[in-house]
Amino acid sequence: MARIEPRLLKGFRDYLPEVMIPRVKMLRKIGEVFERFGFEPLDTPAIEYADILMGKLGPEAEKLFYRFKDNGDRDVALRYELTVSLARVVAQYGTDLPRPFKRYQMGPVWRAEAPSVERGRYREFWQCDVDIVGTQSLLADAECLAIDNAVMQAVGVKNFVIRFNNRKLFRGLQQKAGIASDSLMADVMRSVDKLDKIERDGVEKELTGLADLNEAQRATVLEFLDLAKFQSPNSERIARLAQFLAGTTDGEKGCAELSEVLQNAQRMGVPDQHVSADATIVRGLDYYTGTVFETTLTDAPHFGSVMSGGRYDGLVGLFSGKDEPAVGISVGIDRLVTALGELKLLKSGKASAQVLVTVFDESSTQYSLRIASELRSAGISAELYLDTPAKLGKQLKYAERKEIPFVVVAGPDEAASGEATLKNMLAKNQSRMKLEALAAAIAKP
RNA sequence: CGGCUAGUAGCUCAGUUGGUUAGAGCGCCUGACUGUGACUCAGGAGGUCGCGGGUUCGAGUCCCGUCUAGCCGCCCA
Repeated sequence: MARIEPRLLKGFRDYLPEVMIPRVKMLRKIGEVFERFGFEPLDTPAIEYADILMGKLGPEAEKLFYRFKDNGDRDVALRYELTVSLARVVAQYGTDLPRPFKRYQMGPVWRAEAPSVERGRYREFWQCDVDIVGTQSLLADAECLAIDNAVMQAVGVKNFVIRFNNRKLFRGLQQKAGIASDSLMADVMRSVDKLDKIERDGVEKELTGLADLNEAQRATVLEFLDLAKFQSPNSERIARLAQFLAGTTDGEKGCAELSEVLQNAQRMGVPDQHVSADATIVRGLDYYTGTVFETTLTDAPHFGSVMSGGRYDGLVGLFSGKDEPAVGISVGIDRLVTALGELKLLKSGKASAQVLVTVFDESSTQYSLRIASELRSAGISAELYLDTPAKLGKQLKYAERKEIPFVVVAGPDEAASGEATLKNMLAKNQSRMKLEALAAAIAKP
């Protein structure tokens, strides 16, 4: 019989238990933060009609779609992100949903791009989105910053910077520099976005390479760049940008919005040191219209943004015919888990059980079953050793390998006196106690 | 798609100018230990050397092809 070689598609992974345990803990913490801000859960299908998913993502993204014909010859695709499906839901259910509509959604998305394990980039990965649909209020944008900050705190990240910008600044810059062509402006923005990676000189070189960009225009863009990176408090930097873009309607509006979002976020308790107004932030997705966010871990910047999003006031209208303002932010859970693992900020875990109840021999097995059952009733996660007969040494090795902190040993001696021996695997000690005392001894290690 | 690097035990790797039966550490299993893991000692299992072809008396080693993985570029977050 021909053996089938076990293997995975490039960019896809198995999540083994020791990866899943910290991962589900993190998902739970993130979900708790979302609910604390009043968001309700939503889920949507992984596969949808291709035209819906690809609606406004732009031609670059289209190449990265997993797209195929289903058995009924329908043109379908795996979702690329979660926001487009939200826009579809809002349009489809209309007034059945309250406004503002606040929902969170956690699930896998797929992109057929070059994977990079080192940077936590895969072809299948999870996003955790929160979005607010139906309000133009910049309180909503600020709330995204507050949620970002709260999520970072909840997962134990101390050193991070949320950089945010407003797309309107680029429209202002376009007006100020007199760049007529939108596609040329897109090229300019692409270069600006690379600033962190290729430095100012690299950007300047790229701009020089743009044939349609004249010298005066290049100088204007570079001046903008220098103001954007000017080292000063956020409010001062915004003020300088506002001065620079004065006279352009979009530029003035963008700077005013930037400033309002910043102030709102401050009042919501987001510490200044975690927020940076950074006018070089572009973000790739085509549908963003206003505020955009990116979050980088100061100690692991090579992972890129672990939480990002922005305002997309035109997306819902694509499905409903009537524009509705919306803003949201999304955690890249896989990057975050990989990064935290690298920074040793993840508590590892290999077992769900707090205690392993060993089985001793035929005559005392009943007693072990009873112990396991009583521990579970007391709310303790208790695993019963299921392979019998087995030497005690083997069972202890099993507990050690799974890093189960406690082991209960109960043979005929203990059974006779209604007791059990509780071993603390880490402290390497053990003590004998009445069955009734067991749960309490495990609960407070 | 282009460039670079690498594929030898479950993992990390060694393997001389080509030369017997391909090794080490860790891990795993068994025993010393018929009520105790992490220490010690003894033993054991596990390899078509990525795959195919070529050169040679002889290839893990040299040559060609191919596949896979990783990195860089491109692209993207």
